[in-house]
Amino acid sequence: MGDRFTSLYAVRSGFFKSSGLRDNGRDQVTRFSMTGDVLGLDGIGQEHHICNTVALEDSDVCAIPFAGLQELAHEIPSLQREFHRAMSREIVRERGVMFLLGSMNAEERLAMFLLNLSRRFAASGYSSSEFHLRMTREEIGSYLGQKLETVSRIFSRFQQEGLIGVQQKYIRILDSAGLERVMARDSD
Amino acid sequence: MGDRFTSLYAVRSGFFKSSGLRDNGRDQVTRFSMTGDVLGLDGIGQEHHICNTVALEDSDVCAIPFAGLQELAHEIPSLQREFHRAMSREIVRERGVMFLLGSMNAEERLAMFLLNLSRRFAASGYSSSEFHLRMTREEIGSYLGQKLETVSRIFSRFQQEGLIGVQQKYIRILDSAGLERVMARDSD
DNA sequence: CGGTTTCTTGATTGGGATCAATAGGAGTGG
DNA sequence: CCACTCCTATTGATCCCAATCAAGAAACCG
Repeated sequence: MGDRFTSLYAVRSGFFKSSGLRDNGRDQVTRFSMTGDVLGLDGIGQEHHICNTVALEDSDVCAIPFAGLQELAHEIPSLQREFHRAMSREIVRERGVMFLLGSMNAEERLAMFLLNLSRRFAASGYSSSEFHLRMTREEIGSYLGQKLETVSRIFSRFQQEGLIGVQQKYIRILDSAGLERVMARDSD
Repeated sequence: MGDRFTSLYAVRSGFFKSSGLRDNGRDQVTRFSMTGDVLGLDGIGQEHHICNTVALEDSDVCAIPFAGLQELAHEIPSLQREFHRAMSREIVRERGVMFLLGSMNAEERLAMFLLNLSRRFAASGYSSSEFHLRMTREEIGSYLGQKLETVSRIFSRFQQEGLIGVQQKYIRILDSAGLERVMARDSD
């Protein structure tokens, strides 16, 4: 964070968390990234990065010097288009998080979080039904706008209800349809 | 929302709200836009718009056909750069809302909201210290992730504390430094 | 005007935060 | 291999902020 923006970073493998620090020292996890995600798009506007990103396991990234990308994109329209799509997708992704934080309760948030992780692991060729969480309960809570105790409690509740299996950081999705139901529960 | 993406829209004057509808009918205000803001960037990725935007007063927008913009930007590097900045700024803006929703209490949210509005009115050449809210309490609440009663209560509280003057939709900022203090209150 | 929407304010409730104590790993060094 | 420490997770008890329920009041509008 604060470093001059020069490159984008495409995740080739591994797992990352990004967090932003605010005025008075409060900071918040804004994203978990894995294979295929592009990091650093936020830096283009003010020429400086606005968040820190840390690898949570051994990882590989491909640094893409932005100036070079621009030149190349000027020659190759399909690359330009793909770059614009990536930015737009980032906007849409954050829109989803805004929705989560603005109008879902604790259970709904965690259900959405798990389903989202599951889907992304599947997209990267891993199992969608069991995986190892790379982040702590506190980091999950920070991302979801809740406290680590709440995260822990709801994991336990989901387990009691047979929706998931939890053993520390090892998670099994036992009833993804059930999680969908929790997430979409009509709370009006 | 759902319409095919063809154009961006630059706000020339007026005031807008954008809202997204979710699975089960819940919807949420995701943005208030005014002069200088660009609408529609979210549509690039999936070729369809993902939110509705409604004018809250007589307004003017300039529709910018995206295909044409791309051609022009290909010729004019500075335009291309400005376009990228606009997208990146949108990402950063949403990051700010995520932070607001994820780690601020009701008073802090409303203080931030008012200061943000004030700053943007000033940037558009209007008074930063008094303005007319175009949206209802319910819409403010939806944007800030709280209920309309809470918004109303906190307006009253701020007024009692001499931070602002409230008369329905007419707002006067009496002590912006005080609002800053409320917003940045060290709540750890 | 009467009807409707929006806003304010009070009383009560409830979900998640906070405080607190314990347990479980993981890593280190003996 | 065990003893020790540190970090992380779980679970219980209590508290508090904002949601909910409810009733008026104020503004807007045809």
